[in-house]
Amino acid sequence: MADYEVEQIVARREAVPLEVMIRRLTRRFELSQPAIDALLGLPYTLKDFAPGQYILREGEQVQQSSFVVAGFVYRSKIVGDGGRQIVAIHLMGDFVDLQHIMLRRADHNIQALTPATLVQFPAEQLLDLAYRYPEIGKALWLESLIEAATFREGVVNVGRRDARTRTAHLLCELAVRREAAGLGPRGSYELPMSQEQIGDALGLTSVHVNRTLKTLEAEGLIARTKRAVTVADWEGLRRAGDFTPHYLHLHQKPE
Amino acid sequence: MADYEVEQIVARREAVPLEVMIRRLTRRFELSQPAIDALLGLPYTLKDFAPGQYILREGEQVQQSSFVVAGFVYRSKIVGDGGRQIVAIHLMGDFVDLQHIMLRRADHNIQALTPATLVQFPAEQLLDLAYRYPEIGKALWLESLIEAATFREGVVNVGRRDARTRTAHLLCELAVRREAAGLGPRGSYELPMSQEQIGDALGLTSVHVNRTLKTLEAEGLIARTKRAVTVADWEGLRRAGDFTPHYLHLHQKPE
DNA sequence: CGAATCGTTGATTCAACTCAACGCGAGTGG
DNA sequence: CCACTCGCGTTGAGTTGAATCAACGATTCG
Repeated sequence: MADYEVEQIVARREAVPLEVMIRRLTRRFELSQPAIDALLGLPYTLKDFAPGQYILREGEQVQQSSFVVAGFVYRSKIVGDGGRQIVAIHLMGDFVDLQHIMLRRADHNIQALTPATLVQFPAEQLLDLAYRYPEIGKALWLESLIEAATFREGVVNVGRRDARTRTAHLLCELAVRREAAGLGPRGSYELPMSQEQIGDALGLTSVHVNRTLKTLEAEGLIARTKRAVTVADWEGLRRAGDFTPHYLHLHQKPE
Repeated sequence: MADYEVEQIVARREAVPLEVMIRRLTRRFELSQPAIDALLGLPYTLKDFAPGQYILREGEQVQQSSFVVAGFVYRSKIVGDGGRQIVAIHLMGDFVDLQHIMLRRADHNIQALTPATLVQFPAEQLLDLAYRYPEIGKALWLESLIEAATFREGVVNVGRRDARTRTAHLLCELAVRREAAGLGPRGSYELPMSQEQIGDALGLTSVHVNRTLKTLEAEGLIARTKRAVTVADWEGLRRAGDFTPHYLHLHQKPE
């Protein structure tokens, strides 16, 4: 199946949304037909969210796990002085709260960034499948582990890189993840975030994000049109962002 | 079993070190006797490490998973300009690289902070137990998920909190984790890190850590003697550090 | 005792923040 | 259809929190 066919499947909303999830899980593992059938047999609800709408709030009790079928989603925490830190940005194909397969209380907020469609499963039943089909369990656990690796890189990014490097790193990560998810080439993509939101993801102010993006543009590394990014010089951007994709474990094929 | 008895078990090196792991896993779940027996039957090696010694280097192939039986361990990544970011600090009772139960290549370094003793298992056999005994699988997966939650809080801490808040937060987290692990009360504990290492964990320089710790001390929130910390005013420190322990999910009892 | 490491302190610099103003495009309502 | 608002991006000027640079004291250890 061609890379971009996924988008078409999703475009047709009536197409089984669980296909997107199956595709994701089989990115790294073969799943047997019985396992796939079991996943397809999961009860689920499909929900649409408007930009900014809360999918989940910190402190809430949760009994379900969600998956992005369309749109962008982000996760954030609020600190004491009112500041916000975005801890993750999710594309189509990402699990957004796999942790709630076991954790019963949300420790952060999840919101739609753009209009977004999510599939939600009863956490208990998904967990159950993880144990009845070890291949499913492995695939889901692996998703958790790679997400954790991405958080580690996030700590490094905001902790030890300056604004320019940090920003370039984020652009690289999104480009590579998008490409790996089969959503299009890394050379040019939509980045539907305000500069304020980018700042909240990078631990910077919107003003400084603005200046930093303009610097990267002036250096010929990227081009910008509205909220889309064109990577003008991938190798240059990669170097500027101190980016190596090892932590995404894209080529992980356990066994 | 009393809280501090764990230390004694560990002190007697001949006592089965796997007991420490069993204790950790049963902190949240009951494990059946067959599951416990299976864990106790795992082949393992016990290794001592000197301060600073590498347990694992970024880029290495890994086939095993480790657990801290004694001492302190930290995990770090190095950035392009030579800076280091410590992404996690581990106490006795913590898994330090549970991710290698499935990820075959290390994406960061793991080093001993103090003299430390680790138990190492063949990853494959541990994974195998996770599927033969769903209770074990759940307990291990849950550890991964909570670790990820800790990384998220780490992103928030370095991304959106100032030096004083950040530092107080770290002190609170270590106090609470130590207490939860049954290693002693939160009021006073050893923090066997140089100010340089604290800085690398917080995204600060050692000079600024020094000034910040002195500020916290001058404010009457902590007292310091060598590398031990006494929390003089827990509620004050908690507030200074914008600390709430929800993200540690200490009272998580799924089902 | 000498070397090395770590903590402490002061002086200075700088990266990022704050505050403020203005332009622009997309809605929206009269 | 135009005036208005509102959110967002842009830019400048001034401030500040943390870094840098540098020196020195304390402690440990061979």
